[in-house]
Amino acid sequence: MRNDKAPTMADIARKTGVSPMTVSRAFKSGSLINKDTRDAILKAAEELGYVFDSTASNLRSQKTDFIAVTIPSINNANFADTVGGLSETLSARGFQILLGYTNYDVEEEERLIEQLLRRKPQAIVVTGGKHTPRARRLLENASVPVIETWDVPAEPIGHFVGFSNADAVRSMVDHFVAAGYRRIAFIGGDASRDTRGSDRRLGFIAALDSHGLDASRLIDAGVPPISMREGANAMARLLAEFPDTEAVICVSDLSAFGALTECQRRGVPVPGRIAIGGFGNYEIGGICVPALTTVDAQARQIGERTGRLILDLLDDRPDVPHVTIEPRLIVRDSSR
Amino acid sequence: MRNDKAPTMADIARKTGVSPMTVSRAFKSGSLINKDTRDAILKAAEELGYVFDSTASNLRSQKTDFIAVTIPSINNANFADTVGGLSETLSARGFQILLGYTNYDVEEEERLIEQLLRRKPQAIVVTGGKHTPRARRLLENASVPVIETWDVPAEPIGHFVGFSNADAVRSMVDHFVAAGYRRIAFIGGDASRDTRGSDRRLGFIAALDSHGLDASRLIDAGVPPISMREGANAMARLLAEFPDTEAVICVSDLSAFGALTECQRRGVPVPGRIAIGGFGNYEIGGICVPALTTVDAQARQIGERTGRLILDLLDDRPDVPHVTIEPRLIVRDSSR
DNA sequence: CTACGGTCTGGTAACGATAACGGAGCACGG
DNA sequence: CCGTGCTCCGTTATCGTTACCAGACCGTAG
Repeated sequence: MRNDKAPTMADIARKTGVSPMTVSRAFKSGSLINKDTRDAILKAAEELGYVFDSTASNLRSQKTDFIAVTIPSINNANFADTVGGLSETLSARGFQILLGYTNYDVEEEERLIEQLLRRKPQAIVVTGGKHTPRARRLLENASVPVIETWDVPAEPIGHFVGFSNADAVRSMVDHFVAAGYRRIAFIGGDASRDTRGSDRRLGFIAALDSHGLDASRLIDAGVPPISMREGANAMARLLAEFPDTEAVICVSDLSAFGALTECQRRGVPVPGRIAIGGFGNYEIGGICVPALTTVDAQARQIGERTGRLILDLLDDRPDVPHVTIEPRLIVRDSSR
Repeated sequence: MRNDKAPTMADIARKTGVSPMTVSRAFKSGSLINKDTRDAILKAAEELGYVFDSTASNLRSQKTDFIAVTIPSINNANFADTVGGLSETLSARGFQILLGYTNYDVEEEERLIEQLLRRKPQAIVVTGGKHTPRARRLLENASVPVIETWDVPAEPIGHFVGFSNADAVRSMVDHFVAAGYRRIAFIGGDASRDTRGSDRRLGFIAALDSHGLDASRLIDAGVPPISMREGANAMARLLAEFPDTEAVICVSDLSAFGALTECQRRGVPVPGRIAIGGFGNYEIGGICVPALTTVDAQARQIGERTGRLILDLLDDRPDVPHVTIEPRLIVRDSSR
């Protein structure tokens, strides 16, 4: 079947009649080595079934080509898009993403960060700007670049690539007010664990205040992850508690779609009787009937910009330490 | 700021007056060490800002606690669920998932597998049972467990945790036929890259054949990843090409929902005029109006069972080499 | 003929942790 | 007093690769 010992560079060296050092060079691109020698080495390696050992290489060269990334949940198309953009940008350069899920829990994030740092990544990307004191300390003392994303942290640890969730919601409130809506509610953002969600709710309240409007129509939607089902339940409560509501902004397109379906089940016309806005520009918001007004947070772009920032930093190119993304308001039929 | 050299176990040993070996023991749970000594060591480590170095540990102990996983795309709730189940099962035991995306491309999968194996994972999980010859060889020669998922491979490389996509679709066809539908179409599964999708289409054709029904109402939906938009486009083509169709089965709930929205835009009653079935039991299918009949492929369970299988294998517990998952037909309003 | 730059290859010594082994110290029983 | 078993800790030698430093060889210029 297979040998009990996996072949090493030394085995290839013996078989090819060169030194282990030369074998090493054959596997490293851009090293000074005769083409014939290299070909012979690679051929011998293939014959022996050799598999390069990153573990040893990492230790000796003190670089792992790992980029550590924490996201709240894998089950979220927005974060998935960010990771996708990041992954594509970085894997082209041979980096491997080390992904961890915090489950929207800062304690879990702390554990995760500690675990990830042990792997000696060459940069670490975290979602959000709120951390436990110890997690903060770990990140500050990490001798690699730290990038916070999806937020504009009050006190950035290192770099960040993000946007203001509060400002983004404000742009939608402005749209609703300009469209003539006055009695506006908000669904979600009640879970303190989802800090971006609660930033959106706070932004909603501040925006309504600045328009001189009543900001007390707040409907809870429970713990993250945000679900369509909870959006539907929340809409049911909204219609019961504040029957005269003209428009509702949801913490996410997912809850917005759930809310929309609740209206459909009850025969409540959207936007005729109540207008709906979401957040995140998920695919569903663009295709459901009516299509959802939303804010595109540019999830993929966040990932790409983060990836490029990391490459700049690791290549010692001049970099912009803080990247602010501009979310884009997308007005669709659900609010007109 | 920070020292230019990160502290090592030797530094802690010097500071605490013990040997490096004892420091090592302090960090390994279940080792024989005096409680006071351990506490002193951990305290000194915290003071020095020591971070355990997995790369060195991995090399010496020849185990990385990595589990390599390939999935077609991160942007798919089903695969995300599988990874979620896998991750939860394994991270409780200290394993780290090394995730890679094949982008539905076997060539890319081959590159990815090679790259992942260099990291010396302790097991490798791949999605699907179709691979390039070289990828197959790499997996066969890997000296760690190999688990194929989301499929019942014709020739399993090692273990598998999956189900027959063809059989799963057959159960839905049977439901439609029993409900009285005869002119049944299929949307998607035309892209050979999405092998599970094309298995479903083939299963659809075989099932219709066995019922003595015409299986030529096939609508393409383009390259993966499967999108709601393409589902809507496909439904438009279906209504144009085969206007007398009574029911349609889609390769995924996502295309099914897209198809449903197209019907809504055109005022085509569902299921009154045309019934719709999806696949995968995505959240959306349970909440949209009407809710979608679908097949639950038990994505999360696939991940959990794979995780438990890996733990059994690594702990030398007796294991069931091949786990067959039973997909569950869920009948909802879209087909009744 | 010597000097010199460029290409290619080899020897040696780490990188930082730990497996394996051994030994010290102590308690206990006969 | 010795033998036995247990807890706890130190010494040594790696794990497989590569950074660093030499050095051999070749062609060309002075």
